[in-house]
Amino acid sequence: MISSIAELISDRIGAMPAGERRAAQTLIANYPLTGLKTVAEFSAAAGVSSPTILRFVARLGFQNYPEFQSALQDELAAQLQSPASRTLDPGSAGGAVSPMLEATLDNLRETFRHLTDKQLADIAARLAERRGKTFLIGGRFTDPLARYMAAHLAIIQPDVYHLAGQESIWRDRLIDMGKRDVLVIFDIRRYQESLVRFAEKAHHRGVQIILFTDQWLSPIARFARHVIAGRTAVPSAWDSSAALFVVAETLIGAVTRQLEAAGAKRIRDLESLR
Amino acid sequence: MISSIAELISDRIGAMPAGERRAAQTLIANYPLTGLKTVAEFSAAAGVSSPTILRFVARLGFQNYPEFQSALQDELAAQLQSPASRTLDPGSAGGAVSPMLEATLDNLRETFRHLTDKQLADIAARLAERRGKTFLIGGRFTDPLARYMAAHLAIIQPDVYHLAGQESIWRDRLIDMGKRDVLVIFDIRRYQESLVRFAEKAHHRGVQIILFTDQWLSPIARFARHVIAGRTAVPSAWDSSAALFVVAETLIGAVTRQLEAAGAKRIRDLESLR
DNA sequence: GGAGCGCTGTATCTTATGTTACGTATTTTG
DNA sequence: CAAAATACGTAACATAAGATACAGCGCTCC
Repeated sequence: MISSIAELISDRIGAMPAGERRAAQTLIANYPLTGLKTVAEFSAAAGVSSPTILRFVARLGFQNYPEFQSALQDELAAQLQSPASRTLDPGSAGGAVSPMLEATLDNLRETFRHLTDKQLADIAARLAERRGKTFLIGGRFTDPLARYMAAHLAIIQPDVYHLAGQESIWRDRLIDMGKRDVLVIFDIRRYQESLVRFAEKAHHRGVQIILFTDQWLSPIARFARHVIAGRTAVPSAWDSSAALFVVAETLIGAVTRQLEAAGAKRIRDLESLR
Repeated sequence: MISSIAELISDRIGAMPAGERRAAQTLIANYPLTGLKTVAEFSAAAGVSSPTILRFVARLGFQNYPEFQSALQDELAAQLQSPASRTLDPGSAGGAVSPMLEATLDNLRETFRHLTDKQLADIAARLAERRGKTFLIGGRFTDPLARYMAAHLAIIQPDVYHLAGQESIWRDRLIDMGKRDVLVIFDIRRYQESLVRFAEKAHHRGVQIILFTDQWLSPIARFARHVIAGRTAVPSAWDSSAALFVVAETLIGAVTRQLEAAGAKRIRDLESLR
């Protein structure tokens, strides 16, 4: 059963030629607004010609463009009158998608429920405090999170380093680390031996460790000054790092806000370097 | 302060002549839909003549009817993009953390609302289909997402490559790419020139492109076979990639499920290699 | 490698939409 | 109550929108 035009589109998008598919994608991307504009505007947004838009509309089964617009408007009217229908009702979700999404949403809520504002504020303050250097490292699947965070932090402050490559390489960086420095580690099951050893050594050198881990806590928690425990369970063969990712983004935002004055200047300087 | 056109109307409706007031009431009655229709339809709905509608619109301060409609559309766009304004649940309204979390949750819901099971299934099937090679690449902040996805896919199937390092390095890899191959690109604002060029060249070689982008669609959408548009707006100086991250995880899960038989064997083999 | 088909864009045309001018009705004011 | 001013609708106009015809191009399949 096809109830909305959006469904109709995603149902037929596979059987469309390239140009019309672009039209479809542009429309879906911010549905249904693009469809309410004129053909010319629609075509410009999609980067195709106006006839292609009309052919696209015709392929969906509409006689002409105005009829298509009316249908969109009717749909919108129905939506606006019953805002409840907007939120995904779990009942109708038959597909394989929503279990994953639902689980992730739950994970996020649960993760943040166990995190207080104060904890996050403390960690953000520690990261914003420019006394020493900041190092980031992650495990097999979580290293991208470390990279992501490093990419952002490196823009708003100096001395941010992502530890990458072979173990021997970053192990040697230990020599640069001291009491004033911060080490951010991402480590979820199955916890990596090499990371635990690295954390221990860093800890002995007085480095403050901020640990992102799962709810079962990596052994590194022993040495960590701050521990963030995210929920990772999802109906999949893999664990989900989404909760940790969002915590990371939240921290990036908080640190940016704290460094606003200094950070803004730095960002301007960086821009002018391009 | 007047933020919406509806407020503007109710502010001035007292000072309007009878006919225009009828127009105003009709518009408010099922706002903003009537305003998006043609002048003729609007006037019919209100039971007045078309010039009255135009005078009404002029009295609100708009130069002409299209300008008025654009304003309504912009307003609608803002509403549709941040359902937060409507879905305010009074329970959790707490600290400084939750704005970020709430926005992210909304982004996730919105992103998946525009994604159908079928689309994801198609993409997953394409990724699971072992005819050619799979390449992944991302932009400045999104490259970690490409890495994350590559790290998982590489475990369950062969010929998965993350394109990293300097532009010249991955540009040269083009020579290995052909019709049977898939290129997964992550690109959100501000869209990277180098990635667009790369995508274009890959496209001309017949490579099928799967694009992860934001709702404004990277120019790469022109060349992409599949486009995933995620919401990125959060109350922060940065855009959020969390929605794209979750979509990536969902796809990883789906591909894994499809390759279950072959994948499981491969995973066992890998384990035994350690 | 060549022939056929299908898709896409340019240019042209037609339609209908928004706009304006003007005459009539209605209300307001002296 | 009369006269002026304002409001409203009818009808003609100009403009911009959607629709169509056609030619070029790329792609696929022999």
